[in-house]
Amino acid sequence: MTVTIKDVAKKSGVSISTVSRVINNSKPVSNEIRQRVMSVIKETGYVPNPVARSLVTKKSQLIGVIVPDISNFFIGELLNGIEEVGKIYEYDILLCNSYGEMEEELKYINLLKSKQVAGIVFVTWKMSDEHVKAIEEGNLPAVYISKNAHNFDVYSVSIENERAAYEMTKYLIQKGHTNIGFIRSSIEDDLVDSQRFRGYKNALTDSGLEINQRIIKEGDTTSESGYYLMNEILESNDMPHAMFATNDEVAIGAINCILDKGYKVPDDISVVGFNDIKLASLYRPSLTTIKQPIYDMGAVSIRMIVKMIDGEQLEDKHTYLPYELIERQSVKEKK
Amino acid sequence: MTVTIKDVAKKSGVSISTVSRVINNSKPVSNEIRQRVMSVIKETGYVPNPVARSLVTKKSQLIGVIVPDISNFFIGELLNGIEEVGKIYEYDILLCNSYGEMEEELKYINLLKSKQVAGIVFVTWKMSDEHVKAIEEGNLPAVYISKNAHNFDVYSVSIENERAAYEMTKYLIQKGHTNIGFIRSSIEDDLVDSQRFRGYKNALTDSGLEINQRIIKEGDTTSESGYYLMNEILESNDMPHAMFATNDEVAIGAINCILDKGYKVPDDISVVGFNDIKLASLYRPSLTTIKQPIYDMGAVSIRMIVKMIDGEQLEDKHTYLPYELIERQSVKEKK
DNA sequence: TTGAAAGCGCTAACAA
DNA sequence: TTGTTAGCGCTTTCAA
Repeated sequence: MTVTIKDVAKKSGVSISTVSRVINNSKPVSNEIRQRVMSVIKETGYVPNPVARSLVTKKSQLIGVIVPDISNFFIGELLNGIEEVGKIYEYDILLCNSYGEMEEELKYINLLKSKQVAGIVFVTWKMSDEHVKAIEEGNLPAVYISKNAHNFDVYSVSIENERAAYEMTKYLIQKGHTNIGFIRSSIEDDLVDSQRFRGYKNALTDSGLEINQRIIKEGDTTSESGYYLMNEILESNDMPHAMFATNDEVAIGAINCILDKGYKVPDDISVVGFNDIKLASLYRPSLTTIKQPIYDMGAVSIRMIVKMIDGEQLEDKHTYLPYELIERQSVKEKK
Repeated sequence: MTVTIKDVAKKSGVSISTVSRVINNSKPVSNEIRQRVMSVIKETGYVPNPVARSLVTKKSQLIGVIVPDISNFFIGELLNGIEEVGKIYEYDILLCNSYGEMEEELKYINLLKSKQVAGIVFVTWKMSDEHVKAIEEGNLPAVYISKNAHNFDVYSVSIENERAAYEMTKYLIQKGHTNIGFIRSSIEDDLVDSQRFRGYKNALTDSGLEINQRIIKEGDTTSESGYYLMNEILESNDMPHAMFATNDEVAIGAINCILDKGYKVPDDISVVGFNDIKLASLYRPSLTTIKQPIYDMGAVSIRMIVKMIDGEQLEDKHTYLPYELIERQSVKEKK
């Protein structure tokens, strides 16, 4: 049989409340009794039942994490950070995979509330008012990780996507490229222009370059989509000097297409991505890209949650983490 | 305020036990009352509190999953299967990242027990008696996913690694290669020779080929390690016709090394991997490899757990799933 | 077929 | 500083 607080109390010759006090450090207990209880705990191997505990406190040591795709490398790395830092503060992760579908996401939000999780980390490709409303209703600490989180009045973690994309585009221009294309995601908000795309456009405009709509394409964020869209561009006979893809998978899909068409990267066309997933350095030519501090984003988000649970005040709602432009082999100076 | 069973009972004019009966379908309830209660439930939006429920039943709708590395693609895909099928049976996933460290793994096993999880899926690079003992003590349904799980008297899911490696080696031989090297993992049991390595050796022996120790290396299961070990081989001046790596990451590391040394794949050296991670098809040259049904492995494992929870009998302890040899560009016929 | 009541293991208010 | 006691929301005997 598992040992309960009662057993410990009996064996130590004290009341269960005293035992409760020593395990929670909640109220002063005389040193002598504390010692006694502690030794009984050690001896019996007693572990407080977290279920009973949550029933009365209405809080658990569980943090719910909703993600759109567990098998996505970006998400995996994020979970690493979340898990590791969570563990430091003794929180466990209740994982929910939403497939990026709004309905699933809302369902999980409610599920997590009923499970009495202490907080929620909500990761999504694209967030909306409905998400926010559902989560706010639970009155739970929550942190959002989403490309468009900064458009909402919520706690979030991200990098400055627009500035990073601006820098990357400037980098390409500096390398002598002028006809620079962009492959963007169709998930991104059409009204509120996506940040990365905006950074790209601004950099071109600021440099007095034309925005060439013929080499700007829009599609999924997969490598297949990158391949397909690049193919469209190559067949249109408007040869770009360089291509900027909204993420690394798309960039690699595009490179595969360029290679398959018999062109060379970076000799004929330079290509850059965004995110710096593992693949980016493994692939040949290795990919020049923007490195997001993915692990740190997970770590910071969970740290924020814990602070909120503990009632601490957070300075800023939106936390921006530093990014880095990683130069590799996929870009070449334009002669 | 959240609505409880009491509120529903009061509003329906019945006792809480009756409400409990209708939500659990546990005992006959007259149709009229059932209707009434149901409509109150709908109206109030009542959701049973799972925490209170587990406290009395000593069971939760939680399945604990311990994995060695969340950000590993193989694991991500596995989690996908686990999560999705778990959801069908209304189980949630409590995720634990052990970093493959025995101490962490044992700690998590105990944690999961105290959380009253209904079952455990234990994924590890290398399992041991200690793991089994710790889990068995909890008297919980458990399924193991590990390369060496078949050596233990436990429920497990895997593919026939040895046979797959044998086939792959035969395939290489059939392509005219005779001097075939192998890069194995040092994690794998030294006494009980690793299955993949054994399959490789048997295929060579059965074909009357020599096992050339100079082109057999051992190291981590990372691409860096693959690169490093391949470099050792190339510098030894014993040029292999083909290399078989214990997994795709290692294979790609090896290819990168070969390419960097100025050789060509597959023209100079053919390379094959194992697992068929996403990268395998994205990389150029795309990688010939063994495709494991990773998603299915997760799905099957959770299905087994659910059956065990429900007290159903399972036919076999070890479930073997079908694999497939995927031919791509990294292998060429030897002239 | 229904209801009353005990109890799951714990915390926290209240008394002493 | 310690103990008594009332729940937390639910399931499950036991009796009616």
